[in-house]
Amino acid sequence: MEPSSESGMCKRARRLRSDAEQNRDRIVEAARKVYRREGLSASMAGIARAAGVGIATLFRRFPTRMDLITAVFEDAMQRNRDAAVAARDAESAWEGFRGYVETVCALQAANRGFAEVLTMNYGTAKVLERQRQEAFEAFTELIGRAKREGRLREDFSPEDLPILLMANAGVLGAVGDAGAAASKRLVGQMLRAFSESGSEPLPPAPSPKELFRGMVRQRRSGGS
Amino acid sequence: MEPSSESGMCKRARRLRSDAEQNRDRIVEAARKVYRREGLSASMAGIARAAGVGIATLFRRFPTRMDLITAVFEDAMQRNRDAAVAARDAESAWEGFRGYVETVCALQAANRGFAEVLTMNYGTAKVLERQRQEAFEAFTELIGRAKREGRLREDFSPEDLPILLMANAGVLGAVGDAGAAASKRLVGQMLRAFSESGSEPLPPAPSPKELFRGMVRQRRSGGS
DNA sequence: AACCAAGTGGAGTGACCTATCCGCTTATGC
DNA sequence: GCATAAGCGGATAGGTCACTCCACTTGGTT
Repeated sequence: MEPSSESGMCKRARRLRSDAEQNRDRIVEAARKVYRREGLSASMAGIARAAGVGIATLFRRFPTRMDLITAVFEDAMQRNRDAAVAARDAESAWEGFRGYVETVCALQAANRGFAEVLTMNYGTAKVLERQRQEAFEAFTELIGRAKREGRLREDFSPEDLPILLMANAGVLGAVGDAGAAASKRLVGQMLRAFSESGSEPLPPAPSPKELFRGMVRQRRSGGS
Repeated sequence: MEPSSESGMCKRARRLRSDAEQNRDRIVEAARKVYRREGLSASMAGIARAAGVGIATLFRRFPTRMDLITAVFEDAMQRNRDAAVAARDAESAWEGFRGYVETVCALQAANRGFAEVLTMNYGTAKVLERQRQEAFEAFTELIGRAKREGRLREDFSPEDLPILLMANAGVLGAVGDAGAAASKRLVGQMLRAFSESGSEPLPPAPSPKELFRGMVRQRRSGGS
């Protein structure tokens, strides 16, 4: 709306004061840690505390939760996009496919926030939306190659990837410690289903004990 | 602790007054509806309101959330157990297996609360724990039969079922309207992975539009 | 009909959350 | 060095939640 507010730098309306810039970074860094552990529903107050700043500072810099999420996960989403592009250009399409799927699911396992970001709808966050779109397009091209290679089943659909990501996030969210093992197992099974030969090796199943004992206790209220 | 409080009836300490009994039933019925739609994190106050009783009445009858969950889902869990036993005794082990997996996943799709109940750890709710245990044991026997039949892959593990249930719950939780279609697709892929021949038919993938548009907006706070 | 324990609803408590207001502090340009 | 706008953080408003307390009501029994 306003025509060229000051100098050429139009990305940020005005340069931040140096201490403010530092606080911003501290907030993003703290949020990164908290989101990784607790997921996107982590409280704003908790993030501010972890960053060592007041609540107001957080809200001044990131008026909506989505602004913070965008700032935190922009680079992870970029790496995801780059991984998809690299897979698309890999020598063996199937190896690229398998590697990409395993990688992104492992990233989900390592970062609860990222697992949720990958499976949510970013209403207004155009940056994340574009990154996902680009990754998705690269992945779709990869699918074509892998099918022509004869290694990926013909009826595989691009939508099977987001479905797998949502499924994987579900497993990771439902089971705590044994999450990584269960996730690997799920991904292994899915890759088998995707592969034309169906002869993919399968990671070991987690033991019943770690699986059941790892399940999150209750959704709410720890019951006397 | 107390030796034989009064009469032989030791299941309920004392018979409820008739109006109290009626209120109890209304609460359970209301909770059934609310849990189905909103999942287990539905608020207690909302359930009381839906039942047309005061909050105190709800808490007097069901001191912890788990007590209410148990009362609501005991019969669904029993039906689940019965389905597993029936599948175990089915003529074709593979058909029993496939049918049971599809059935329980469809039940999850139809009932958000049940989807969560199937993937959680019931700390003190011994009834639910026993029902799950019995279902799990029947299912484990079924697995043996299906493997001997040569239709189920040798490396299938009983733990793959809970993993699938958690995955399915994740898909259903992440996507709203298109949940059923995405869930069916997931189950189809998994059954392919489980089957020795790998020639299971695959339900159609949901369209990208309904899949992405169906994704839940945000975890919290609807962004300005 | 009268008694009363069992039952009831709603106000109240305290915890936690997002989000804003406002008086004080400080980095920066001159 | 000084003026001042930018930035700061704590207090606070206003929401939701689980859960309790208590004065009143009512079903069942005699």
